[in-house]
Amino acid sequence: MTVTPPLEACVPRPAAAALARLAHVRHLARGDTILFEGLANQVCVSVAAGVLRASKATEDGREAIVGLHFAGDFVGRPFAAHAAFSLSAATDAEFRSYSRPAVETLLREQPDMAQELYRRALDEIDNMHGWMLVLGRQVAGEKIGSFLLHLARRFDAGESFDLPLTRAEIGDVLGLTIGTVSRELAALRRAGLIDTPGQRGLVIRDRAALAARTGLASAFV
Amino acid sequence: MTVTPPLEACVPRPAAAALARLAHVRHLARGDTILFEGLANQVCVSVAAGVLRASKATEDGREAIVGLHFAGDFVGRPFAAHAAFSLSAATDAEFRSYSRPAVETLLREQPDMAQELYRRALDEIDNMHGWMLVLGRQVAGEKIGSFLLHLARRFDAGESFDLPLTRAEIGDVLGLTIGTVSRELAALRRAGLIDTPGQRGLVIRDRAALAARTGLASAFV
DNA sequence: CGTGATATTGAATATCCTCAAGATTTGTGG
DNA sequence: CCACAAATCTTGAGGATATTCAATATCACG
Repeated sequence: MTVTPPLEACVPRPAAAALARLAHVRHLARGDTILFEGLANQVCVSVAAGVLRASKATEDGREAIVGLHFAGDFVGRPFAAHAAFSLSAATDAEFRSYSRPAVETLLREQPDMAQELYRRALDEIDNMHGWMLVLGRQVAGEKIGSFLLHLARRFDAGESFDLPLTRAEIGDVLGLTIGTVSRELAALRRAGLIDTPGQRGLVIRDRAALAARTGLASAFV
Repeated sequence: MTVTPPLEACVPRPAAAALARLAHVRHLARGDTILFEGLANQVCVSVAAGVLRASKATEDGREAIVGLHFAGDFVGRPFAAHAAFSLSAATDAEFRSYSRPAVETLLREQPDMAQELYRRALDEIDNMHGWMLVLGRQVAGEKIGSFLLHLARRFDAGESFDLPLTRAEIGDVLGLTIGTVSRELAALRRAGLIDTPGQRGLVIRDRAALAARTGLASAFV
């Protein structure tokens, strides 16, 4: 369950072929935006490499990252005229783009596709439930731990990987400020649970202790 | 968009008939539980009356309410062996129950059903995105305001309705403690924006001012 | 009318934020 | 390959917000 297989691998041959015909491969540099919250919802995408971030903002500029999407994830909202969230590249990324109306047609013609996307939507809901528990009921140190363990799981990269987000963005995910994120990472470093080589590097030195400190959300980790 | 039409009204005749054949009508008293987090996931349900609450808990007993479900909502996780959340009655409630395997069969046989449930799952994701912004980036007073406006919208009951949750449960929704919930409601009462007759009553006296104070999340309200 | 559950309120405290200064890292152009 | 500039990160001090704990009040129900 750590790495999502691409959508094409999860639907029968004809649906996969139809989907492949619609795809346009695109590349993004970190920071590039595909969808803007509130504006026209023109495309759905399938992540090929890198990490995409879905975010929402309040009128006065406070921002929350409401989803991170990794290789294999299908991201988008068929049947919606306007984008409910902004979608941009957290890291340099590559993805396949599908026009939204074409996806909608495909959904009607290929029932297997609708069912597969329904399953994935349910998985995403489960995942978000986990985030909500973290956001509402964990303290800063636990939030950071949950987040790091979640990343390790999604990357399936053993104990060492690059953080796809800046400290400020991690704060936007967890409902913290950049200062608190930095302080809590420093605390984990001092406790010998992690290392943070460079700005983006992250090494989990003691996963068990980190999980224990996280107070769980084991379903989420 | 305030009140969800029942699933049967949103799919073609044959699918609706097939669904109706599977339904078992059930009644719940406040507090009764249908699904237990981590245990067997045996049923999906359609809410007929009252409010259901979906919740998750940490090992040490902290609880988060991750969803509220009103009349017309379809709640459940086809294709999952274990329940990812507990589901119980926030108020006395009535619902139609469907065995999970039967729902899965129906999904395969009735593509329209899969598509309708997919749409609803997407709506729920949008809704949860809104909650995540509230949880992560709003302060207590704003959270309470967002919550009350959200309820008013879902109930479609004008300016006056009964709270389906206790103060403690509202805290579990918003990531607050019972004390803070009570204090913030008192502040809104003192400011003349709401009234709270009895323990469950709620009257919105000045919706515009309440919305302004909420700092928005207008998509969510 | 009494009892248990729920809600209110206060005082003290812990947590996290704000603001700010300084340090590090990354990336760019020479 | 180096130097410099911009971005990002770290850390501290003080303060705001929400929590904890506890006492009291109110409500719902039998």
